[in-house]
Amino acid sequence: MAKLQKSIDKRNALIKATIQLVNNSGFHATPMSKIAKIANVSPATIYIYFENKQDLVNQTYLEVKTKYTDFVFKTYNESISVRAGFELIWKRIAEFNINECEYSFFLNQCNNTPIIDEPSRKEGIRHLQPLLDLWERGKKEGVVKPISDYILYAYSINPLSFLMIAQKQDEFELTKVHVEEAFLTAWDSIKL
Amino acid sequence: MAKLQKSIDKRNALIKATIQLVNNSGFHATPMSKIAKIANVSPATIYIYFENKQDLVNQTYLEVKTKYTDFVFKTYNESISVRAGFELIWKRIAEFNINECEYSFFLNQCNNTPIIDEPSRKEGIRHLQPLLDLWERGKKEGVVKPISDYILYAYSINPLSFLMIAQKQDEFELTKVHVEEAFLTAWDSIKL
DNA sequence: AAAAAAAGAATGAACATTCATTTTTATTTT
DNA sequence: AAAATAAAAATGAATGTTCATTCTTTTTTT
Repeated sequence: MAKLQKSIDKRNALIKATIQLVNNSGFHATPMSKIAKIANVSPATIYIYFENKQDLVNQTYLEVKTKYTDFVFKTYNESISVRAGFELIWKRIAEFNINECEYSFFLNQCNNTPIIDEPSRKEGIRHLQPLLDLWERGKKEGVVKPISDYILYAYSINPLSFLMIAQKQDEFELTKVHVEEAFLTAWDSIKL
Repeated sequence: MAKLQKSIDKRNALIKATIQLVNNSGFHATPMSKIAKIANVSPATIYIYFENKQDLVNQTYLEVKTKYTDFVFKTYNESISVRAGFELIWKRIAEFNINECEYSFFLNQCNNTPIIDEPSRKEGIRHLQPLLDLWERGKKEGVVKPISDYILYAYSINPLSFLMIAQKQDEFELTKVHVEEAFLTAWDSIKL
C-alpha cells in the first residue's frame, strides 16, 4: 500500500514535470534529464514508470485528457434541454481552461502538433462523446444547425483554446464578462 | 543577376524544406541535415543563408505569414461595407487555408507552440491590421459586437485553423458547402 | 536474505555548427 | 577575347555537445 502510494506520487511528479516543461519549451526541446530533475528523481527512474520518452508524453496526454473530460462532463446528464446542456458543458470547459490552464495548454499543443502518437490522439477524441450525442439530439430537435460536428466544434469549443493561448502570451485576459460574451457567441454560432 | 537569382532559389528551397519537415515532425525533431538533403544542399550551406536553426525557422515563419497576409488582403479595400469586407477577407483566408494548406498548417504550429521567437510572433500579428480596422468600423456602425478583438478572432477566424488540422488528419474534408456553412457561422458569431 | 526500486555514471547515437578545401562566379589583366 | 586572379559560394568531413537510454551498484522494501 505504502509502496504503491509512493510509486504513484513519483509517477505524478513525472507527469507534472513533463507538462510544465513541454508547455514552456516543447516536447523535443525538453530533455529527460530535466524532467527527472524537476520531478526530483534520477533519469534512470523514469524508465521504471515509462517505456521511453514517447510513452511518457503519450501517457501524459491521455491522463490530462481524462482529467479534462471527467471534469467537463461531471455535472452533465442527458435529461436537460439541448441549450441548457450545452451551456453546462461549455461553461465547465471554460472553467477548466481558466483554472487548469497548464493542462489545457498542454492538450492544445498535443492537438496541434505531431508530438502525440496517432492511436493516443484517436483515443483522446473518443472522450468527447457526450457532447457529440448532445449535438445529435440538438439537430434532431431542430435547435442546432445540421452541419458537421467538426464545424460545430471548431466554432463553439475550439475558440476557447485560442483565447487561452492569447492569455498565456499576456496579450489578453479572460475575465468573467468575456466568458459570458464568449458563451453567447458560441451558442449563436451553432444554434438554428 | 544570375548569381542573385540562384541564391534566392536556394533560399526558397531551404524554406520550403523547412515547412515540409516541420509540418510532419515538428521543429526540434527536424535535423538540419535533413532540411539540407531535401533542399539538395550541403548542411554547411544553410549557414550561408541563415544564422542558425532558430533564425531559419523565424525567417520561414515571417515569410509564410507575409505570403498569407498579402494574399488575404489583396482584393480588399476599405470602401465596401463591413459585412461585404468581412466576407471578402474571410473567404480569402479560407481559400488560402484550403489551397495552401502546407503554409497554414505551418503557421498554425508556430502560433500554438513555443518554437518561434517572441519578437517574430509579435511582428507576424501586426500583419492583420486591416481586419482589426474593419472590425473597429463595424463596432462603430453597430453591425459588429462590441467585444474584444481576440474574441472576434477566436470565433470567426481561428476555427478555420482547426478545420484545417482535422482535414490534415483525414478526419474531415472541407468542401465548398462546408466553407459556405462555416462563413455564415463565422458571421453569425460576430454580427450584432 | 531476496526482490524491487532507485540512483549515478557510462554509452553510443544524433545533431547543430564549424573547418579546411574545392568549385563556381566575378573582376582584372594581358 | 582569353587567361589570370580574386572573391564568393558551396561542400563533405570534422568537432564538440547534448541527450535518450542502459548498466552496475546501492538503497529500500518485503
